[in-house]
Amino acid sequence: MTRTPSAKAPTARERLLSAADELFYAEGVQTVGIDRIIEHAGVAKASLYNTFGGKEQLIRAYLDSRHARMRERLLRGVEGAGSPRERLLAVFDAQGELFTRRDYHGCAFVAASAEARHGSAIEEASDAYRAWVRTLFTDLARDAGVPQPETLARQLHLLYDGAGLSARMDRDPSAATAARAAAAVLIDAALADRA
Amino acid sequence: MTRTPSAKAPTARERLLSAADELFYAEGVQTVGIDRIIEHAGVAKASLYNTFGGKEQLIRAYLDSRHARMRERLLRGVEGAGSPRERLLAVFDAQGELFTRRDYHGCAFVAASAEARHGSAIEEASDAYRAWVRTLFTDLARDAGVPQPETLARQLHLLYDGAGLSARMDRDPSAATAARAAAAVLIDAALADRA
DNA sequence: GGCTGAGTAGACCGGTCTGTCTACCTGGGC
DNA sequence: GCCCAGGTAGACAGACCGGTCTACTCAGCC
Repeated sequence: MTRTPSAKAPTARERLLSAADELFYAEGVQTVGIDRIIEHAGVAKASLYNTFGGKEQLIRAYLDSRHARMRERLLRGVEGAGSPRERLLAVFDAQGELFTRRDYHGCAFVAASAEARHGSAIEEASDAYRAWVRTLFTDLARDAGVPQPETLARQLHLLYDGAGLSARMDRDPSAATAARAAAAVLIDAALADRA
Repeated sequence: MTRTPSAKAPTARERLLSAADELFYAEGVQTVGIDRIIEHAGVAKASLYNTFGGKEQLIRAYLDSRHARMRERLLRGVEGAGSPRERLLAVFDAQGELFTRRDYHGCAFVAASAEARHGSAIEEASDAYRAWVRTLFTDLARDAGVPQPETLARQLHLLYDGAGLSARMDRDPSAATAARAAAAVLIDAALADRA
Protein backbone atom coordinates (compact mmCIF):
# COMPACT_ATOMS: atom_id res chain seq x y z
CA MET A 1 0.00 0.00 0.00
CA THR A 2 2.10 2.83 1.30
CA ARG A 3 5.40 2.18 -0.40
CA THR A 4 7.15 5.02 1.41
CA PRO A 5 9.23 6.27 -1.52
CA SER A 6 10.48 9.31 0.42
CA ALA A 7 13.95 8.98 -1.02
CA LYS A 8 12.97 10.37 -4.41
CA ALA A 9 10.59 13.22 -5.14
CA PRO A 10 7.60 13.21 -2.80
CA THR A 11 4.42 11.69 -4.19
CA ALA A 12 1.17 13.61 -4.45
CA ARG A 13 -0.03 11.72 -1.39
CA GLU A 14 2.91 12.89 0.68
CA ARG A 15 2.61 16.46 -0.49
CA LEU A 16 -1.09 16.49 0.32
CA LEU A 17 -0.59 15.04 3.78
CA SER A 18 2.16 17.53 4.47
CA ALA A 19 0.04 20.47 3.33
CA ALA A 20 -2.96 19.18 5.28
CA ASP A 21 -0.83 18.81 8.39
CA GLU A 22 0.36 22.37 8.12
CA LEU A 23 -2.88 24.12 7.21
CA PHE A 24 -5.37 21.98 9.13
CA TYR A 25 -3.33 22.28 12.30
CA ALA A 26 -2.65 26.00 11.97
CA GLU A 27 -6.15 27.13 10.99
CA GLY A 28 -8.56 24.27 11.63
CA VAL A 29 -10.09 21.53 9.54
CA GLN A 30 -13.33 23.45 9.04
CA THR A 31 -11.78 26.74 8.10
CA VAL A 32 -9.28 25.42 5.57
CA GLY A 33 -10.81 24.49 2.23
CA ILE A 34 -9.80 21.98 -0.37
CA ASP A 35 -8.54 24.65 -2.72
CA ARG A 36 -6.07 26.04 -0.18
CA ILE A 37 -4.66 22.58 0.42
CA ILE A 38 -4.13 21.59 -3.18
CA GLU A 39 -2.60 24.97 -3.90
CA HIS A 40 -0.23 24.67 -0.94
CA ALA A 41 0.63 21.11 -1.93
CA GLY A 42 1.19 22.07 -5.56
CA VAL A 43 -1.08 19.26 -6.64
CA ALA A 44 -4.11 18.87 -8.85
CA LYS A 45 -7.53 18.59 -7.30
CA ALA A 46 -8.14 15.24 -8.95
CA SER A 47 -5.09 13.86 -7.14
CA LEU A 48 -6.70 14.56 -3.80
CA TYR A 49 -9.90 12.79 -4.74
CA ASN A 50 -8.12 9.89 -6.40
CA THR A 51 -5.80 9.42 -3.46
CA PHE A 52 -8.02 10.01 -0.45
CA GLY A 53 -11.57 10.04 -1.75
CA GLY A 54 -12.61 13.28 -0.10
CA LYS A 55 -11.92 15.88 2.54
CA GLU A 56 -13.16 13.76 5.42
CA GLN A 57 -10.71 10.97 4.62
CA LEU A 58 -7.89 13.49 4.26
CA ILE A 59 -8.71 14.82 7.71
CA ARG A 60 -8.69 11.28 9.03
CA ALA A 61 -5.26 10.62 7.50
CA TYR A 62 -3.99 13.90 8.95
CA LEU A 63 -5.17 12.94 12.44
CA ASP A 64 -3.73 9.44 12.15
CA SER A 65 -0.33 10.84 11.27
CA ARG A 66 -0.55 13.23 14.23
CA HIS A 67 -1.37 10.25 16.45
CA ALA A 68 1.65 8.31 15.19
CA ARG A 69 4.01 11.23 15.71
CA MET A 70 2.69 11.96 19.19
CA ARG A 71 3.06 8.30 20.13
CA GLU A 72 6.69 8.28 19.02
CA ARG A 73 7.39 11.53 20.85
CA LEU A 74 5.92 10.37 24.15
CA LEU A 75 7.51 6.91 23.98
CA ARG A 76 10.90 8.44 23.25
CA GLY A 77 10.52 10.67 26.29
CA VAL A 78 9.45 7.81 28.52
CA GLU A 79 12.24 5.45 27.51
CA GLY A 80 14.82 8.10 28.34
CA ALA A 81 13.66 8.21 31.96
CA GLY A 82 14.83 6.01 34.81
CA SER A 83 12.51 5.04 37.62
CA PRO A 84 8.84 4.26 37.05
CA ARG A 85 7.94 7.49 38.82
CA GLU A 86 10.21 9.47 36.53
CA ARG A 87 8.80 7.69 33.50
CA LEU A 88 5.33 8.93 34.42
CA LEU A 89 6.61 12.47 34.79
CA ALA A 90 8.54 12.20 31.53
CA VAL A 91 5.22 12.21 29.66
CA PHE A 92 4.65 15.79 30.78
CA ASP A 93 8.18 16.78 29.82
CA ALA A 94 7.72 15.36 26.34
CA GLN A 95 4.39 17.12 26.05
CA GLY A 96 5.91 20.36 27.29
CA GLU A 97 8.55 20.38 24.56
CA LEU A 98 5.72 20.91 22.09
CA PHE A 99 4.39 23.92 23.97
CA THR A 100 7.53 25.94 23.45
CA ARG A 101 7.29 25.69 19.68
CA ARG A 102 5.88 28.89 18.28
CA ASP A 103 3.62 26.96 15.92
CA TYR A 104 1.97 25.13 18.81
CA HIS A 105 -1.75 25.45 18.43
CA GLY A 106 -3.18 23.04 20.97
CA CYS A 107 -4.17 19.41 20.70
CA ALA A 108 -5.09 18.63 17.10
CA PHE A 109 -7.78 16.18 18.20
CA VAL A 110 -9.47 18.67 20.49
CA ALA A 111 -9.50 21.27 17.73
CA ALA A 112 -10.79 18.89 15.08
CA SER A 113 -13.47 17.47 17.40
CA ALA A 114 -14.78 20.87 18.37
CA GLU A 115 -17.32 21.07 15.58
CA ALA A 116 -17.37 17.46 14.43
CA ARG A 117 -20.57 15.46 14.11
CA HIS A 118 -21.13 12.63 16.52
CA GLY A 119 -19.92 9.37 14.98
CA SER A 120 -17.66 11.02 12.44
CA ALA A 121 -14.23 9.81 11.38
CA ILE A 122 -12.80 12.64 13.46
CA GLU A 123 -14.40 11.24 16.58
CA GLU A 124 -13.03 7.78 15.79
CA ALA A 125 -9.50 9.12 15.42
CA SER A 126 -9.80 11.11 18.64
CA ASP A 127 -11.09 8.13 20.55
CA ALA A 128 -8.17 6.04 19.34
CA TYR A 129 -5.65 8.67 20.37
CA ARG A 130 -7.20 9.21 23.78
CA ALA A 131 -7.42 5.49 24.45
CA TRP A 132 -3.74 5.13 23.65
CA VAL A 133 -2.74 7.94 26.01
CA ARG A 134 -4.88 6.43 28.75
CA THR A 135 -3.27 3.03 28.24
CA LEU A 136 0.19 4.58 28.36
CA PHE A 137 -0.53 6.23 31.72
CA THR A 138 -2.16 3.06 33.05
CA ASP A 139 0.78 0.84 32.08
CA LEU A 140 3.31 3.24 33.57
CA ALA A 141 1.25 3.57 36.76
CA ARG A 142 1.07 -0.22 37.06
CA ASP A 143 4.84 -0.45 36.59
CA ALA A 144 5.24 2.07 39.39
CA GLY A 145 3.31 -0.28 41.67
CA VAL A 146 0.42 1.95 42.65
CA PRO A 147 -2.60 0.06 44.05
CA GLN A 148 -5.12 1.45 41.54
CA PRO A 149 -3.30 2.22 38.30
CA GLU A 150 -6.51 3.06 36.41
CA THR A 151 -7.46 5.70 38.97
CA LEU A 152 -4.08 7.41 38.88
CA ALA A 153 -3.96 7.16 35.09
CA ARG A 154 -7.30 8.90 34.85
CA GLN A 155 -6.13 11.73 37.07
CA LEU A 156 -2.90 12.15 35.15
CA HIS A 157 -4.84 12.16 31.91
CA LEU A 158 -6.90 15.05 33.26
CA LEU A 159 -3.70 16.97 33.93
CA TYR A 160 -2.35 16.05 30.51
CA ASP A 161 -5.50 17.38 28.85
CA GLY A 162 -5.55 20.46 31.02
CA ALA A 163 -1.94 21.25 30.24
CA GLY A 164 -2.46 21.06 26.49
CA LEU A 165 -5.56 23.16 26.74
CA SER A 166 -4.02 25.82 28.96
CA ALA A 167 -0.88 26.06 26.82
CA ARG A 168 -3.13 26.84 23.89
CA MET A 169 -5.85 28.98 25.45
CA ASP A 170 -3.61 30.95 27.81
CA ARG A 171 -0.68 30.96 25.37
CA ASP A 172 1.51 29.86 28.24
CA PRO A 173 3.99 27.00 27.74
CA SER A 174 4.64 26.75 31.47
CA ALA A 175 1.43 24.76 31.77
CA ALA A 176 3.62 21.68 31.31
CA THR A 177 5.73 22.29 34.40
CA ALA A 178 2.63 23.12 36.44
CA ALA A 179 1.03 19.87 35.33
CA ARG A 180 4.23 17.97 36.05
CA ALA A 181 4.38 19.34 39.59
CA ALA A 182 0.74 18.43 40.20
CA ALA A 183 1.35 14.98 38.72
CA ALA A 184 4.23 14.41 41.11
CA VAL A 185 1.95 15.13 44.07
CA LEU A 186 -0.71 12.73 42.79
CA ILE A 187 1.83 9.99 42.07
CA ASP A 188 3.41 10.26 45.50
CA ALA A 189 0.02 10.19 47.17
CA ALA A 190 -0.91 7.09 45.20
CA LEU A 191 2.39 5.42 46.08
CA ALA A 192 1.84 6.23 49.76
CA ASP A 193 -1.36 4.19 49.60
CA ARG A 194 0.57 0.97 49.06
CA ALA A 195 0.11 -1.65 51.72
CA MET B 1 -29.75 49.87 26.41
CA THR B 2 -30.90 46.45 27.45
CA ARG B 3 -34.28 47.19 28.92
CA THR B 4 -34.89 43.57 29.89
CA PRO B 5 -38.57 43.42 28.98
CA SER B 6 -38.76 39.64 29.58
CA ALA B 7 -42.18 39.94 31.14
CA LYS B 8 -43.95 40.51 27.84
CA ALA B 9 -43.23 38.88 24.51
CA PRO B 10 -39.49 38.34 23.96
CA THR B 11 -37.75 40.89 21.77
CA ALA B 12 -35.90 39.98 18.60
CA ARG B 13 -32.67 40.37 20.53
CA GLU B 14 -33.71 37.85 23.15
CA ARG B 15 -34.97 35.37 20.58
CA LEU B 16 -31.73 35.66 18.63
CA LEU B 17 -29.56 35.18 21.69
CA SER B 18 -31.61 32.18 22.74
CA ALA B 19 -31.38 30.58 19.29
CA ALA B 20 -27.67 31.33 19.08
CA ASP B 21 -27.10 29.77 22.48
CA GLU B 22 -28.86 26.61 21.45
CA LEU B 23 -27.44 26.15 17.97
CA PHE B 24 -23.95 27.55 18.47
CA TYR B 25 -23.41 25.41 21.54
CA ALA B 26 -24.85 22.23 20.05
CA GLU B 27 -23.17 22.38 16.66
CA GLY B 28 -20.42 24.99 16.78
CA VAL B 29 -20.12 28.62 15.84
CA GLN B 30 -18.47 27.85 12.50
CA THR B 31 -20.88 25.14 11.42
CA VAL B 32 -24.09 27.01 12.19
CA GLY B 33 -24.96 29.66 9.66
CA ILE B 34 -26.91 32.87 9.97
CA ASP B 35 -29.91 31.44 8.14
CA ARG B 36 -30.32 28.58 10.61
CA ILE B 37 -30.27 31.01 13.51
CA ILE B 38 -32.81 33.47 12.19
CA GLU B 39 -35.07 30.60 11.19
CA HIS B 40 -34.82 29.03 14.65
CA ALA B 41 -35.38 32.40 16.28
CA GLY B 42 -38.35 33.18 14.02
CA VAL B 43 -36.84 36.55 13.20
CA ALA B 44 -35.97 38.48 10.06
CA LYS B 45 -32.39 38.59 8.89
CA ALA B 46 -32.36 42.38 9.06
CA SER B 47 -33.15 42.17 12.77
CA LEU B 48 -29.93 40.30 13.39
CA TYR B 49 -27.83 42.84 11.55
CA ASN B 50 -29.68 45.80 13.07
CA THR B 51 -29.35 44.40 16.58
CA PHE B 52 -25.87 42.89 16.65
CA GLY B 53 -24.13 44.13 13.54
CA GLY B 54 -22.93 40.76 12.34
CA LYS B 55 -22.24 37.14 13.15
CA GLU B 56 -19.03 37.84 15.03
CA GLN B 57 -20.78 40.18 17.45
CA LEU B 58 -23.58 37.66 17.92
CA ILE B 59 -20.99 35.02 18.79
CA ARG B 60 -19.45 37.45 21.24
CA ALA B 61 -22.80 38.08 22.90
CA TYR B 62 -23.45 34.33 23.04
CA LEU B 63 -20.12 33.73 24.79
CA ASP B 64 -20.66 36.61 27.21
CA SER B 65 -24.00 35.17 28.25
CA ARG B 66 -22.40 31.76 28.74
CA HIS B 67 -19.76 33.42 30.90
CA ALA B 68 -22.40 35.10 33.05
CA ARG B 69 -24.39 31.90 33.52
CA MET B 70 -21.30 29.88 34.37
CA ARG B 71 -20.22 32.49 36.90
CA GLU B 72 -23.59 32.32 38.63
CA ARG B 73 -23.54 28.54 38.63
CA LEU B 74 -20.08 28.25 40.16
CA LEU B 75 -20.68 30.98 42.73
CA ARG B 76 -23.94 29.37 43.79
CA GLY B 77 -22.12 26.06 44.27
CA VAL B 78 -19.31 27.67 46.25
CA GLU B 79 -21.55 29.63 48.59
CA GLY B 80 -23.41 26.45 49.51
CA ALA B 81 -20.23 24.86 50.84
CA GLY B 82 -18.81 25.16 54.34
CA SER B 83 -15.08 25.10 54.95
CA PRO B 84 -12.61 26.77 52.58
CA ARG B 85 -11.43 23.35 51.49
CA GLU B 86 -14.98 22.28 50.68
CA ARG B 87 -15.57 25.51 48.81
CA LEU B 88 -12.67 24.70 46.52
CA LEU B 89 -14.07 21.24 45.89
CA ALA B 90 -17.55 22.63 45.34
CA VAL B 91 -16.35 24.16 42.08
CA PHE B 92 -15.89 20.66 40.68
CA ASP B 93 -19.29 19.60 41.96
CA ALA B 94 -20.95 22.55 40.27
CA GLN B 95 -19.05 21.81 37.09
CA GLY B 96 -19.99 18.15 37.28
CA GLU B 97 -23.69 18.92 37.39
CA LEU B 98 -23.36 20.18 33.84
CA PHE B 99 -21.72 16.98 32.64
CA THR B 100 -24.76 14.87 33.43
CA ARG B 101 -27.00 16.92 31.18
CA ARG B 102 -27.51 15.10 27.92
CA ASP B 103 -27.02 18.33 25.99
CA TYR B 104 -23.57 18.85 27.47
CA HIS B 105 -21.17 19.46 24.66
CA GLY B 106 -17.99 20.62 26.35
CA CYS B 107 -16.73 24.06 27.26
CA ALA B 108 -18.26 26.61 24.90
CA PHE B 109 -15.10 28.70 24.95
CA VAL B 110 -12.85 25.82 24.01
CA ALA B 111 -15.14 24.88 21.15
CA ALA B 112 -15.46 28.42 19.85
CA SER B 113 -11.72 29.06 20.12
CA ALA B 114 -10.80 25.92 18.22
CA GLU B 115 -10.78 27.57 14.82
CA ALA B 116 -10.77 31.23 15.83
CA ARG B 117 -8.26 33.69 14.49
CA HIS B 118 -5.70 35.11 16.88
CA GLY B 119 -6.95 38.39 18.31
CA SER B 120 -10.60 37.77 17.50
CA ALA B 121 -13.55 38.66 19.70
CA ILE B 122 -13.81 34.96 20.53
CA GLU B 123 -10.34 34.99 21.98
CA GLU B 124 -11.16 38.08 24.04
CA ALA B 125 -14.25 36.43 25.50
CA SER B 126 -12.32 33.25 26.27
CA ASP B 127 -9.55 35.16 27.98
CA ALA B 128 -12.06 36.97 30.16
CA TYR B 129 -13.75 33.74 31.17
CA ARG B 130 -10.50 31.95 31.91
CA ALA B 131 -9.17 34.87 33.93
CA TRP B 132 -12.32 34.84 36.02
CA VAL B 133 -12.06 31.12 36.76
CA ARG B 134 -8.42 31.52 37.68
CA THR B 135 -9.24 34.36 40.05
CA LEU B 136 -12.01 32.32 41.64
CA PHE B 137 -9.62 29.45 42.36
CA THR B 138 -6.94 31.85 43.59
CA ASP B 139 -9.28 33.64 45.99
CA LEU B 140 -10.63 30.38 47.38
CA ALA B 141 -7.10 28.98 47.78
CA ARG B 142 -6.05 32.12 49.63
CA ASP B 143 -9.06 31.81 51.92
CA ALA B 144 -8.00 28.24 52.63
CA GLY B 145 -4.67 29.54 53.83
CA VAL B 146 -2.34 27.70 51.48
CA PRO B 147 1.15 29.24 51.24
CA GLN B 148 1.08 29.76 47.45
CA PRO B 149 -2.51 30.28 46.35
CA GLU B 150 -1.54 31.07 42.74
CA THR B 151 0.29 27.79 42.37
CA LEU B 152 -2.58 25.72 43.72
CA ALA B 153 -5.09 27.71 41.67
CA ARG B 154 -3.15 26.99 38.53
CA GLN B 155 -3.10 23.27 39.26
CA LEU B 156 -6.80 23.19 40.04
CA HIS B 157 -7.51 25.10 36.86
CA LEU B 158 -5.68 22.37 34.95
CA LEU B 159 -7.95 19.79 36.52
CA TYR B 160 -11.00 21.94 35.81
CA ASP B 161 -10.05 22.20 32.15
CA GLY B 162 -9.17 18.53 31.93
CA ALA B 163 -12.49 17.51 33.46
CA GLY B 164 -14.52 19.56 31.00
CA LEU B 165 -12.49 18.24 28.12
CA SER B 166 -12.70 14.61 29.18
CA ALA B 167 -16.43 14.81 29.86
CA ARG B 168 -16.85 15.95 26.30
CA MET B 169 -14.26 13.91 24.41
CA ASP B 170 -14.74 10.67 26.34
CA ARG B 171 -18.48 11.25 26.80
CA ASP B 172 -17.99 10.40 30.45
CA PRO B 173 -19.57 12.62 33.15
CA SER B 174 -17.55 10.92 35.89
CA ALA B 175 -14.63 13.13 34.91
CA ALA B 176 -15.92 15.56 37.53
CA THR B 177 -15.58 13.15 40.44
CA ALA B 178 -12.14 12.07 39.22
CA ALA B 179 -11.07 15.71 39.06
CA ARG B 180 -12.56 16.37 42.46
CA ALA B 181 -10.63 13.49 44.01
CA ALA B 182 -7.39 14.69 42.43
CA ALA B 183 -8.13 18.23 43.59
CA ALA B 184 -8.56 17.03 47.16
CA VAL B 185 -5.11 15.45 47.06
CA LEU B 186 -3.53 18.62 45.70
CA ILE B 187 -5.32 20.82 48.24
CA ASP B 188 -4.31 18.66 51.17
CA ALA B 189 -0.72 18.58 49.96
CA ALA B 190 -0.71 22.38 49.68
CA LEU B 191 -2.25 22.74 53.15
CA ALA B 192 0.39 20.40 54.58
CA ASP B 193 3.06 22.84 53.37
CA ARG B 194 1.90 25.47 55.85
CA ALA B 195 4.50 26.54 58.35
C1' DG C 1 7.79 1.97 -29.51
C1' DG C 2 3.74 1.77 -27.51
C1' DC C 3 1.04 1.26 -23.42
C1' DT C 4 -0.27 2.43 -18.83
C1' DG C 5 -0.72 4.69 -14.53
C1' DA C 6 -0.01 8.75 -12.04
C1' DG C 7 -0.40 13.35 -12.22
C1' DT C 8 -1.78 18.24 -14.05
C1' DA C 9 -4.76 22.19 -15.26
C1' DG C 10 -8.82 24.10 -14.92
C1' DA C 11 -13.73 24.56 -16.20
C1' DC C 12 -17.88 23.52 -14.15
C1' DC C 13 -21.84 22.09 -10.89
C1' DG C 14 -25.14 22.88 -7.24
C1' DG C 15 -25.20 24.52 -2.98
C1' DT C 16 -24.13 27.53 1.02
C1' DC C 17 -21.94 31.35 3.21
C1' DT C 18 -22.25 36.37 5.23
C1' DG C 19 -24.11 40.48 4.41
C1' DT C 20 -27.11 44.25 1.96
C1' DC C 21 -31.14 46.02 0.28
C1' DT C 22 -36.02 47.15 -0.85
C1' DA C 23 -40.65 47.10 0.35
C1' DC C 24 -44.08 46.34 3.47
C1' DC C 25 -46.44 45.97 8.03
C1' DT C 26 -48.02 47.38 12.74
C1' DG C 27 -48.79 49.07 17.38
C1' DG C 28 -48.14 52.73 20.68
C1' DG C 29 -47.27 57.73 21.77
C1' DC C 30 -48.12 62.48 20.50
C1' DG D 1 -54.87 60.96 12.59
C1' DC D 2 -50.14 60.66 12.05
C1' DC D 3 -45.61 59.22 12.62
C1' DC D 4 -42.09 56.20 13.31
C1' DA D 5 -39.34 52.72 15.59
C1' DG D 6 -38.98 48.10 15.27
C1' DG D 7 -40.10 44.40 13.02
C1' DT D 8 -41.06 41.03 8.71
C1' DA D 9 -40.31 38.71 4.18
C1' DG D 10 -37.45 37.75 0.83
C1' DA D 11 -34.63 38.85 -3.31
C1' DC D 12 -30.01 39.62 -4.28
C1' DA D 13 -24.77 39.95 -4.46
C1' DG D 14 -20.28 38.06 -4.40
C1' DA D 15 -17.51 34.82 -2.54
C1' DC D 16 -16.45 30.23 -1.38
C1' DC D 17 -17.60 25.36 -0.49
C1' DG D 18 -16.76 20.15 -1.73
C1' DG D 19 -16.81 17.49 -5.54
C1' DT D 20 -16.93 15.93 -10.68
C1' DC D 21 -15.31 15.86 -15.12
C1' DT D 22 -12.65 16.27 -19.49
C1' DA D 23 -8.49 16.65 -21.81
C1' DC D 24 -3.74 16.63 -21.65
C1' DT D 25 1.28 15.34 -20.20
C1' DC D 26 4.94 12.43 -19.16
C1' DA D 27 8.02 8.94 -17.14
C1' DG D 28 8.96 4.15 -16.80
C1' DC D 29 8.41 -0.51 -18.14
C1' DC D 30 7.64 -4.44 -21.12
